[in-house]
Amino acid sequence: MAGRRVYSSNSSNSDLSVLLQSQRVEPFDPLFLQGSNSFLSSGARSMLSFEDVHRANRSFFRTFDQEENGDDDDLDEYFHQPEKKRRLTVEQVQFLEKSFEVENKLEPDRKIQLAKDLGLRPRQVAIWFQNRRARWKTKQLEKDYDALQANFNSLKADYDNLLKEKDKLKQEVLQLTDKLAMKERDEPPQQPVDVVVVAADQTGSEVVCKQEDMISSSKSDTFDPDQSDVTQEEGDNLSNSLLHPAASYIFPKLEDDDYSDPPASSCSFGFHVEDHDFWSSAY
DNA sequence: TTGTGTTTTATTGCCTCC
DNA sequence: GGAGGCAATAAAACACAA
Repeated sequence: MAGRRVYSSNSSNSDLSVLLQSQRVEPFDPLFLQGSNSFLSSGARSMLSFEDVHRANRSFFRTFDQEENGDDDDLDEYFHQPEKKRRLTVEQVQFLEKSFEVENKLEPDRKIQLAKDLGLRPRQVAIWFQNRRARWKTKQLEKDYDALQANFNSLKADYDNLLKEKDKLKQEVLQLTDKLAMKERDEPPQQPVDVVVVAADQTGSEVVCKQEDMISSSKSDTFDPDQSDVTQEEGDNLSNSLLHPAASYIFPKLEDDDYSDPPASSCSFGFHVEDHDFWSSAY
């Protein structure tokens, strides 16, 4: 425990040494005891003029003059009754508040000066600043919390709006997809769309084929597996790829039966036309 | 007047800095 | 090791409704 911690509770005034340590003796008290009027003669110059305040309230000095700097009778009282906690006067608090606004930390010199100006013990001034800093911190935390709360609310509103927009766009995609499917069913294209698909075959070399090739080959009535260069696995892969609506868009004329067998085509390949991930995520 | 909640003053213990 | 800051807390003073 540091040497400063010699203050004891108010209720144990029966011991003189304790009393002297706890309430009467401060390192700076000699300065202070030179007179509480110091703030009238020389104090108050440092930051604020406290003279008018003092004139307006003659009871200002009671804290020290009458109760802490009293005569022997007053001192005797300390041995027989517990010291009461005194609130600072309005003027004292105002003065301290002004000082706090200027600088919320208290250097030793300023503490002494303030104590002299206000007729308080330096220790009281220090305690007041300490408590005042604590209150300021609490207020600041409340402000910060409110600011964060407002920020969060704003972000959440933005997020909710984006969700709504996303749902709306999803709906639009579904409607357009349905529309397209219906249109394709009712009005099959007269001219094959010139879709070029570029893909790699099993050997890794690029294969280029046009849709009309695929359609014509897929429409062939007979399929001779012997003449086909499509393996069973490749055929399965291709069949699977044709099951997807995307495939029906690329191969609009294919009927269900048509892809029961793999088409014999010069454009034989073993890849999936569509990207399953894309479609699954799109829906 | 009294019970209760809030504010203010003060203490204690711990920590950091020099 | 002393000085000072801070968090937690006690307790007095105060405000106010019932």
